[in-house]
Amino acid sequence: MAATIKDVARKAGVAFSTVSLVLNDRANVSPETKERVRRAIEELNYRPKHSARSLASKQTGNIGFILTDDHFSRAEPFYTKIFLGTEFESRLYNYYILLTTIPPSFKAATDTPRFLREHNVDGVILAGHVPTALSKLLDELDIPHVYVDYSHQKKQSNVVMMDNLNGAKAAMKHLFQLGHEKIAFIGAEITHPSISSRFEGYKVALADASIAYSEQLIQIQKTFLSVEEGFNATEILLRKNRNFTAILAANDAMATGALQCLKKNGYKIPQDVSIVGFDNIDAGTLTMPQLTTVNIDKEELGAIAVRRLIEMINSKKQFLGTIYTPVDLIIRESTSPTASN
Amino acid sequence: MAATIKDVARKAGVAFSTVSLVLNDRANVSPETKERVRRAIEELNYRPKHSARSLASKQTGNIGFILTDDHFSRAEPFYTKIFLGTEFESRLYNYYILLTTIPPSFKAATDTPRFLREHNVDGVILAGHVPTALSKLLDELDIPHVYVDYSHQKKQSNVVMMDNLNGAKAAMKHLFQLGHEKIAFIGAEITHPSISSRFEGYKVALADASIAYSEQLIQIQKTFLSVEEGFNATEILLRKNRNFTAILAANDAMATGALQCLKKNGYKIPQDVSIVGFDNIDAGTLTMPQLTTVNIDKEELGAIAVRRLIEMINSKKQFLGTIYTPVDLIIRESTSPTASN
DNA sequence: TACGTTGATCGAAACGTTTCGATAATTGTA
DNA sequence: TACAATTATCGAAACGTTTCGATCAACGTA
Repeated sequence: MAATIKDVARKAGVAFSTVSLVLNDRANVSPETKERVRRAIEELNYRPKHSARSLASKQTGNIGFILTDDHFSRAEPFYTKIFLGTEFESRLYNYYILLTTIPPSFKAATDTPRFLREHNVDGVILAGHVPTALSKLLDELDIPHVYVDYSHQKKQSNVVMMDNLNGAKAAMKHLFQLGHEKIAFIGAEITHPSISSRFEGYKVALADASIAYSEQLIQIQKTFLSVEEGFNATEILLRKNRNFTAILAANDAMATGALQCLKKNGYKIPQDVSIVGFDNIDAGTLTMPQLTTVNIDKEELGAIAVRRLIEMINSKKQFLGTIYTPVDLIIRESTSPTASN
Repeated sequence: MAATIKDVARKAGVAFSTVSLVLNDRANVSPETKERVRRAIEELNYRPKHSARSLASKQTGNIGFILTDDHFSRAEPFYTKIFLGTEFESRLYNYYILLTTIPPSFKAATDTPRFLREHNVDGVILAGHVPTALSKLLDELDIPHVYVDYSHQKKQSNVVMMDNLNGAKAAMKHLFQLGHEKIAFIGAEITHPSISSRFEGYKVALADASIAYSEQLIQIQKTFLSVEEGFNATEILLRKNRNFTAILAANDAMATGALQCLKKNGYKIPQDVSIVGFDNIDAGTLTMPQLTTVNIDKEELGAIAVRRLIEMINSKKQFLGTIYTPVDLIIRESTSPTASN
């Protein structure tokens, strides 16, 4: 059997509560006893047991990570990276991450994650779209939580976002510099705050460059930000209007779909049409040509969320506001100057 | 404050140990008290606290998932899927998964995962390459563990594998049927049991078809199973010998690299050269043409590992042997009949 | 009728920590 | 020199469960 705190105490010749003081690096322990206890711990290879610690300290040492099902199946690589970011960061602070998914049709009665029911997390990170019922539940439970890449409007909360607006503007600026003016936008899930900001960036960039906005160049799908919908959106676009020389896609998946669609229709990329994606998912280097895209440091988003959450847990503060992380344009092969340039 | 078992007992008018009996569905509780307790639980919205339960029952309710760092950065989508498989399956059995990565140069003194130090898991799942030092540590700690997609030779253990041999043979048979005989093999990390089995399958298939094996058609890299190395291997292959009409790649990443290399060299795929990958990663549908590949049900591998592990935890059995899950060929666009067919 | 069995419930101990009030020893202050 | 304040250590209670032996009532059996 593994050694307990009492074994250590016996070996060091102190009360076991003193060992606890040493363990937690509390004040008012003499250097000598500290050393003696340290040695006993070393010799017995003692490690405090997590569950006992949790019970006594009323802290679980766990952080919950919640994602809707469909995010995993659809946009997996993006949120997976965010998850991994939380995982690595939380290790530095001695927290475990407990992952779970929920259905988009979340109902508190049936879908409440087990770690919430069992009081097994000190705080929660929510990535991507969050059902309103879940937000409400978390508010009621009075448990610290931070959103990543999502937010409920008109509600005070803690949010980690990337700078979608400037990302889209940077992408547009790049296209302008290459001589493009007829630039199409394809998207979906336009109610998602990140996507609507990207679309906003597209429009602002046009306005800044004094180029007229045209509905003819916009195709926003009712469904998902998938490769397939990127393909579909581009097909519709081609039917409406063959006059564009570049496409800004709401994410890399749609950009990939656009690429496939244009190639099937005999276009050469980037010679005939330039394409810019968003997210910089790994698969963007597998397409031919490789995608020019707006890079998001997904791991960093997760890391920031963890630091945020731990700050909230420790300070008991409720609302720390919204953080924006910067993004940057990665120029690869899917963009080039217009023919006239 | 949340209700405790004592609150429930008071409300139901029973001893709190009786509530525990009901909670754990033990024998010898009358239907009436059972009902009374159930109602009290319902009314108070009581849920047993995980940490208290762990402490008393000496079971943590957690399963550790260990992966080497480089697996996450390199072959991410593959092992990530396995991880997700364990996550979903473990939920059914009321276990939490605790994920951690370790360096390939694992040293017990410095790199032992925290959940092992803190006695915070009932068992461990190891995916992909496992450092020998870690295997030894787990044996010493006497903690149930199962390997997924890896195994240490000549050691009794618990392993979940896919049927690599037959996967490779199925891929070869497909190529034979299309008329291919000059089939190249590219690979890397040949010491990994899965990869060596795939290579073995390649050779067995040739022998079964009475086609001579030629070193000229083999290129095995010293490094990693990456897109880049697939590219490199194919370049070397082209220098050695331009006589092949098909390539079997050790995994999809290398197949993608081969595809990129051949296209850069002016080959048309699949008209000039057919390519078959292995793993069926999502990105295989993003290439043009889409990859023909051997499908592995990665989530299922994870799920099997969880069931295995829980069986071991409950039965105290040490060695349950090796399970092989079937694989199947997915024919997409990267393979076609030879010119002569 | 007496007694062993069985079934239902209870009470107490145990799990391994943290935390807090008490106590003893030491130091500082007037 | 006496007393207050501070520092170091201790002991006990608390955290919220599970588990096990004890108790008691009801029942069947001889």
